[in-house]
Amino acid sequence: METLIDKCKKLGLKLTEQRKIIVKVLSDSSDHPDVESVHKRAVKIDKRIGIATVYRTIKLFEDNNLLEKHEFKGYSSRYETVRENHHHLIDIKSGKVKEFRNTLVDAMQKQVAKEMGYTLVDYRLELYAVPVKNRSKK
Amino acid sequence: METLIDKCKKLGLKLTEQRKIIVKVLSDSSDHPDVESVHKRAVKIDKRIGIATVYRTIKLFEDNNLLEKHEFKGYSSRYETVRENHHHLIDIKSGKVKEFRNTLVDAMQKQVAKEMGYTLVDYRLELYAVPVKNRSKK
DNA sequence: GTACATGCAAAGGGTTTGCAAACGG
DNA sequence: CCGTTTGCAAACCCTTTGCATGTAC
Repeated sequence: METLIDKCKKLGLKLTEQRKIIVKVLSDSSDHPDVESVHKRAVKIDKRIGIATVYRTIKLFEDNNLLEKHEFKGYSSRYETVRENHHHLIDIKSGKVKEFRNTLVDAMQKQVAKEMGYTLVDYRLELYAVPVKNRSKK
Repeated sequence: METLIDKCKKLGLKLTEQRKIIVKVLSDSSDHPDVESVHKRAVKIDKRIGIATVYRTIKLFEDNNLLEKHEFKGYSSRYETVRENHHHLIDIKSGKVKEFRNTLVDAMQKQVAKEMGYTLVDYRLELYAVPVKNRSKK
């Protein structure tokens, strides 16, 4: 499996100390962090990293399809490394994000667009939900 | 059918000149305008309307479930009067928004959330697409 | 009359940018 | 080396807010 670093090298991106650290933070994060979180985590490794650099690096990665941006309702932009297609369920109690796949819906949306005279380029499917109360627990 | 004005009255909202104008603009708009557009259209009717009032009125309506906010990728927030459930296809060439319904998908998402141990509160389904090239035209 | 709504301008959040200095290939 | 990247602070955009004034009920 190709790592983020590998992808950067393949693209010929200059690997500065800061970028290496940001790559590490992103690779180690599975919680769809926002820029501020990435910055905080990066600063723990090396405190000389400015937030502007984080913004610039994240945008660079996004433009090169290494990162995907999500703008969930009520949150600032959050990021994850590009992987297979999936959608998100946002736990509106905790802000945690769960992933799921639904290829049937994927196919349906392509069809819907087609029927409307469009070619689907991208689509967003996000569920906002609360945990079911667990009746078995006392 | 109940108009926006009717709903305002029912809620006991004070009907100022500005609000009446904003209601008129919203009722006359089917293009999911953003705040700036609403303001521009309102100012054409009465130039004394400040954008802060538009922001405040729109938020008031949103909080009272008269308006629905959409944050489409790449646009500032856009609004429409609350109606039956439907989803949006955004023409990324023109910025135009088309609506569609898909009750099957609605049901499926509720089920998906349930299987993940959640109760669905809300969901977002947005298609980003481009018009199909029309081969019949020369 | 009184509580609420308004316009203005200032402040706010999140993000971007200009610049001189630092650095990677 | 030389063009790119960085940190900093200022600028930016969209939105919210404090305040004195105006207005609906």
